[in-house]
Amino acid sequence: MTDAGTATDVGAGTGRAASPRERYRAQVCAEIKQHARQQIATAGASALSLNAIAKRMGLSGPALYRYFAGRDALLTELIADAYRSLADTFRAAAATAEPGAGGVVALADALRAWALADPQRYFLIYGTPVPGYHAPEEITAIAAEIMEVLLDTFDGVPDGPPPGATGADPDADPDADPNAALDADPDTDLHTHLAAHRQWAGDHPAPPRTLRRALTYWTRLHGVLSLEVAGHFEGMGFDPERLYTAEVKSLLPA
Amino acid sequence: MTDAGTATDVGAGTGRAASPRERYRAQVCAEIKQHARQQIATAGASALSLNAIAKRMGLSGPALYRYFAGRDALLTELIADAYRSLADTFRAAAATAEPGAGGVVALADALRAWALADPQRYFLIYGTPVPGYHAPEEITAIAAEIMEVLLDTFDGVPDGPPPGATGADPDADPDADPNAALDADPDTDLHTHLAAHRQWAGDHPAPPRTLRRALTYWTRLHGVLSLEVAGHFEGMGFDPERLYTAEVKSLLPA
DNA sequence: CTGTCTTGTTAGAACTTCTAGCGAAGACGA
DNA sequence: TCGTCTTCGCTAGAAGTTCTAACAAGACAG
Repeated sequence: MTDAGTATDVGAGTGRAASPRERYRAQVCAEIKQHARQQIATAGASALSLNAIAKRMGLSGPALYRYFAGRDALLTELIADAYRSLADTFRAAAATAEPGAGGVVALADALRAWALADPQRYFLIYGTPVPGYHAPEEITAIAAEIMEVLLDTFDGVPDGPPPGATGADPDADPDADPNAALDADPDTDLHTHLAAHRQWAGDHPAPPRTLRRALTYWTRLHGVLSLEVAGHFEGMGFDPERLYTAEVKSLLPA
Repeated sequence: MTDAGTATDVGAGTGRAASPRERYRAQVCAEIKQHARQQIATAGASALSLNAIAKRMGLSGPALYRYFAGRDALLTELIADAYRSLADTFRAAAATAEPGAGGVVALADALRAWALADPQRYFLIYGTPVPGYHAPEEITAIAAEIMEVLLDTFDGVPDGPPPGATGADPDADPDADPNAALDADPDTDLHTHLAAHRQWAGDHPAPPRTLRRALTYWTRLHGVLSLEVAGHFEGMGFDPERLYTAEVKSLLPA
């Protein structure tokens, strides 16, 4: 009795080789998810229909319930896949980049490319959540991994401009002294606050300013990216990529 | 023959007084939308059901089609309402704030309060879009108004640190010279690029650096806010508000 | 070969959106 | 006051969805 349990753990995980039946099951699962992804990409997650997928696969409606407990289960699996996919590209980007500031730039580039390659996949993670939903432990673990890669990469970067006074901008007004503001109270607070609640970073041992810089990097990237991918810059004429790279540079040494 | 047309233009707009019938219609419309909002707030937009609303109002299913052409029409109306609501709070915040840097802070505070007051309303605008959707002209007009308020308010602010080297942070590393990076090429590009494509700002006459600062302000605010409201900071222990105010200050003079 | 386990099937309940057509009740002009 | 005209709410019903239940037929292990 498989009971449409976790449909993913078929091949790997268990030590023994996959039986032909298991391989078949895994393949059908993959095909279902493939169709689901395509459906989501073209009409959004709310248009995901098990029935339509079944028909397109030459199966009859309820057959899919042998593979997924229901529509929500399939969607949850796709979300988990999206998280895994992002974690993988992040790890890959961090691994291939040369050490130093290039690493975090590579991460930013990878994030944007990943998001633009499949906007709806981005929204599976960062889009509208259902009100009561709380992510299962499996997913929060992957999210933590992603943050860890970011923190690790940032930890190897020589200090750029601090998040308050943040990096590349030619428009340094001679009258305004960027450093004047750097001793404002709230920001010291933020440093110590983030360092004190290090749990968000999985108790990453990075120094406070790195914690803060990485987190701010993350939010600034998503600030541009989420608006761009959602189409809020559409018809505005300018190139979102330039805004993005500017924000990337805002936290990096020249 | 009303044909479930634009259900909103009942009272105002036309010069003559509203007939009792028109007032009744407007009231029913409002009640429908009220139920819809509540339903969305508790279960998300995908759970919006005309049938359920009708039942809860003591009406029978198809009666609602006298007021809205369909589910999508109702949702579109709610989205437009959300835009109008944000534009209103923005205008109010800009109007009551004292001139100077306090204005943009008031805008940021208003934005966050508005978002937290009803997260699903925030997502109606900034959440997952349906792939093919293009906003009608009515909505892009409101969006432009919102940007205009932001730009107007920013235009009255004395220059803070430029977006590259951006404001309040105590962690100014003595070794890193924030100004060193300020002449990097890409950023000059961005200034001129944004100024050249001024259409995104409704041809707002603000100087290039103001355009850039306002736009970056906007993305940074949404960067923190969207992640927070979507629950991505949940269980992380730190206080998102501090991150938010830090980003607010990042573009403001001390 | 036999029994179990897995898969796909159909039937059907309970939903949903949305259309068609009927009847009643209010608004308005003569 | 009367008749007409518009608007409104209803029921019936088509087409779609998710998902359950019971059944038939294949594949695998002993």
